[in-house]
Amino acid sequence: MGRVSDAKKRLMDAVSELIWTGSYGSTTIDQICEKAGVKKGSFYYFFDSKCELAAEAFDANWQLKRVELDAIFSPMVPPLERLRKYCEFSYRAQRDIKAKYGRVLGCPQFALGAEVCTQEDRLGKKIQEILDYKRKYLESAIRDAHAAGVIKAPDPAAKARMILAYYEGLLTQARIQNDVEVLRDTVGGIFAILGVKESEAVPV
Amino acid sequence: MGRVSDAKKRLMDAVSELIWTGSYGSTTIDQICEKAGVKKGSFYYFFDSKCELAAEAFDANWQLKRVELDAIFSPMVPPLERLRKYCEFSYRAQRDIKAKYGRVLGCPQFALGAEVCTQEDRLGKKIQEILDYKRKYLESAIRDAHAAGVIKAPDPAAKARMILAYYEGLLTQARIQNDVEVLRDTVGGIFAILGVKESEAVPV
DNA sequence: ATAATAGTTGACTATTTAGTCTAGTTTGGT
DNA sequence: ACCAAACTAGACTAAATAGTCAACTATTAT
Repeated sequence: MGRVSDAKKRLMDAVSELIWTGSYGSTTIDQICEKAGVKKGSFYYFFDSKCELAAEAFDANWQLKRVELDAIFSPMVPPLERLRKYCEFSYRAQRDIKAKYGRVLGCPQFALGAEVCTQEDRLGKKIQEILDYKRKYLESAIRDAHAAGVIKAPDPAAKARMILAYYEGLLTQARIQNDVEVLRDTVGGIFAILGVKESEAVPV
Repeated sequence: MGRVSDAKKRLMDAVSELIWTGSYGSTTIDQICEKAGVKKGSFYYFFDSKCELAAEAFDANWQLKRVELDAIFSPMVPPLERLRKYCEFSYRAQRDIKAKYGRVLGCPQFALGAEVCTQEDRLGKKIQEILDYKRKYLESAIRDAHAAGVIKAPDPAAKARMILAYYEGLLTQARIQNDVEVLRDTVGGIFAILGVKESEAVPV
């Protein structure tokens, strides 16, 4: 009942892109509204603040991302192959982003998290939650690889934390240097951390 | 000739702390001035913009940091020991920071770099430069370790890039989670990347 | 058809912010 | 002593920004 609109979604899309291509602190509500083609009044009809909008937007993006990750980290795929596919996927994604925006943008969650964690508790918690889910994908792949005997990883959670740090660090470096080639051999580092022997690291 | 003052230094100190404990985008010139106990007129006497001030401040901080790193990465110290000392140093530093500010703050350069690289070219370049110097410390330690035969690393630059990504990623994670324990076994990950055998990883 | 609901609009206020300008004050060199 | 250079004070402007509000419009369930 009543009027319908996709303004809410347009606002979420706008804020996501503005934060990713720029930063949280530098995106203003006016900017968001203009990009979304939505007036200020409507903004405040849907959201109380930039912080709340960002939290909802990042949550929605994560729900979409999960679908992709579910496919990549499918238990049907051999565990080390999942990791390789994930790196491949990231590399392609960043390459496409650079083609579109002229910049490598890295991981939206990690960049936002680092920026706002000391100031916006609500957003910080949301980001922590998302990063923790990401870690779980890695963890299950590592656990499966250990069970399959292709690596030795008695503490998969610890290895997953290491790999997430490495992976996110690399994406951030790629963003800072605006160079997608930084990500060229992401999987090499991951396999090194996992102690995968050259012989197990089967070629594509 | 003329009057002397430490206002310039006070401004640089203030901006460093505000960016580190918060973010670049959220620190205003008024805030910087107030923290430094300097009036706006004086701010603009010394600097043209927040960006210029930040660039000078981060440069100055780096000059100080270099002295510490020169000690830690002294060629007099066995190469793997250098890496261990570096991790130990970071852990302690972050622990002290948390005691002081109630927050783990991670690496100032990496956080700032990720935030501003798409918007402030001058600052972005400066940060890239500093991160590259950091990489060189790692690289020389890795090269020395390879030469000493304790690890196999025919491409020390590549390994150094990996380790820097891991190290900075871990610090950023510690910042986001506000948990210094994330850094507890930093060196373990580094040694894993380098393929150091347990037997070579001599206990302290 | 219409009333209730969902969403829109734009003008409005109050603050914050960056940046300027001028008249001053302190200090070192001669 | 005193000049010039180095620095300070603070009032000022203009613009950007967050947030409010009341009147308006479109949709849909009945």
